[in-house]
Order: sequence, then C-alpha cells, then structure tokens
Amino acid sequence: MDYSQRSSEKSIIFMRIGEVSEKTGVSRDAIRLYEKLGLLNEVTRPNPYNNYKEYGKESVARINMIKEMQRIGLKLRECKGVMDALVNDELDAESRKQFIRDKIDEVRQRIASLNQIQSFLQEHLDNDCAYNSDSMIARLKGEFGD
Amino acid sequence: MDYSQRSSEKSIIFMRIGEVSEKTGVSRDAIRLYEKLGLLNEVTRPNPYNNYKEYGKESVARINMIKEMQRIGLKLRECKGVMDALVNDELDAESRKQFIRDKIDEVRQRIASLNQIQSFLQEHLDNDCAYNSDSMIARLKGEFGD
DNA sequence: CTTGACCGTTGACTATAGTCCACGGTATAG
DNA sequence: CTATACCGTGGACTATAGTCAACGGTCAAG
Repeated sequence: MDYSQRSSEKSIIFMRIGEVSEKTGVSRDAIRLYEKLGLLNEVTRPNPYNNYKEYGKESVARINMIKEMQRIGLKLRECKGVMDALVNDELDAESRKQFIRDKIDEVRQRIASLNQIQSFLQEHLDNDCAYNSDSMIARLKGEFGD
Repeated sequence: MDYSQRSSEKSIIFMRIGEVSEKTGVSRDAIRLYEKLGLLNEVTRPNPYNNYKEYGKESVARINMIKEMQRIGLKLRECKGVMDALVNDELDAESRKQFIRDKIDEVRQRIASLNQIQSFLQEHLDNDCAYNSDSMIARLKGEFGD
C-alpha cells in the first residue's frame, strides 16, 4: 500500500499535492486554486518525467497562513498582497515596509471591531440576555449607532 | 428640492429606505437583501397607501451591527444567528445565553488569530522586512506550521 | 497487465453578497 | 401636467471561493 513515496522524517524536500492537502486540511482543488491565483510561489511546473507538481514546506506554511488570514475576513487577493509584500524582491524595501505597516493597521482596526462586538455580547450576557426592544436599540445604538 | 419628507430631529419614527441607506452607507439593494434574509425584523410590509416600506431606528442599528460583524468575516446567515439570539423570544433564555457564549468564544478565537498575524507582521517589520527564504519559512512555520 | 490510488487540466456547477436594470407606481416642484 | 427623484419587485449579472466530474496519465502491488 505504500504506493506513494511520502516524504518521511528528514531530508525530503518535495511533496505532492495530496500530502500538502493532508498536512493543511485544505482540499486539492483549493490548493490548485491558490496556486493559480499566485499565492504559492514555490510550486514547480509539472515534472516532465511524471507530470506531477512538487510542493515545498513553504507551501504548507503559506496555506496555513492563508487559513488564518481568511478567518479574519481577508480575501485571497488580499492574502496574496500580504504574501507578495513579505517576499517580493521587485518591490523596494520601503514599499514593502509601508505595505506591512498598512496591514498591521488594518489588523488593529479589526481587533478593535472584535473587541467592540465582544464587549457588546458580553454585556448582553452579563445582563442575563434580557431583551427589551428599547434597551436593545439603545445598546445597539451605543455600540453601532451613528 | 425637499421632495422627501425626511425624518427631522425628533418625534419621527419611520424612515424610508433611502434615508436608511444614507444613514448607514449601505445601498438600497443591500438593505433589501438583508431584509429578505430576515436580518431586519422591524420593517413594515409596504404601506398599502403608497406602497412604501417603513424602517425604524432599530434597522439602522442592525445594519451598523451587520457591517461590523461582516468586517470580522461573519456571513449574513451568521449575523442573522446573532440577531436572532439577541432578540428571538421563541428561544428559551438558556439557549440564547448559550448561543451568545458560543459567539463570544468565536470572537475570542478570532482575536487570537488576529494577534498571531499582527505579531507576525510586526516582527517582520521590526526585522526590517528582510526577506530570506529560509528564515521566512522558519517564521511562517513558527506561526502557522503544524 | 490490470487494479487502485494518486496526479493535472478543463469546464461546469454552487453559494454568498451583492449590483444593475427595467418595469411601473408615488409624490412634489414648477 | 410634467419632470424628477424617489419607491417596490423581479430577474439578470458579477466576483469570490471554492466543489465536482470527466478525461487521461502515473505508478506500485499483485
């Protein structure tokens, strides 16, 4: 049953898509989509010998990072933006730094949103989830009003 | 040019969709979608007199809350879930509380993800965004590896 | 040599969250 | 009365993020 020469403990550099899928929990199709969109830069063209692509450890790390970034609502294009800023040698250093700074700001704002929602929910819970239309409106307005 | 009797300072209870759109910055079409999906519970059936729907202040607050929840990656169905748990009288108190507790947990986990990403980016920035394939892989693995 | 589990490519299909458009009705200014 | 800026409804269209199925190729075991 050992049809596939899975990378064992050490020394093996390349994986095939099934192993990457297993390691990350992301479907083959999704991985191929990420690749097509340019989010994985370290995938070889299909090896002419057997027509299989080869994936490195960085692909696994990138996919895990994509999963995290998606959880916070980033789109794949935006994930690509972050990846590119981390890695792209064509951008000058200052551009990359500015991009990262901007992303950090975005993340900070998202954290602020989350804290707002969390304390709203927590307050509601502390209040025994007593719903009262007027007070709810007041609290909704307090948190989310204009 | 005052073709519409916009709700002025006090005493007016109902708005029409254009005013809600203005107050929230959300398009009429999107508001109608939220309504169709059941996220706004306080919209009247079209007034038979003029066929216009009437929106209350709670709709504005809800839409603002939807915007915040969307920013953190919640889908409209999930937003509806939160809304329902906040308001639905048909659920017993304990179910609503449990739902809110679960949501708070989710929010906490998202905050954790965000902090992870933020510190990853911050560390990268502190490191002068020096990209080095091996070190980047190491750091990606450290943050996102399995 | 066949089987079974994998691989790549393509293209169709799905769900979500809208936008856009055309229709016809409403209200008000001129 | 007409122009205009709204309103509701319905249906078509878009982008995103995939999933699924079909086709044919690869490879190790039996």
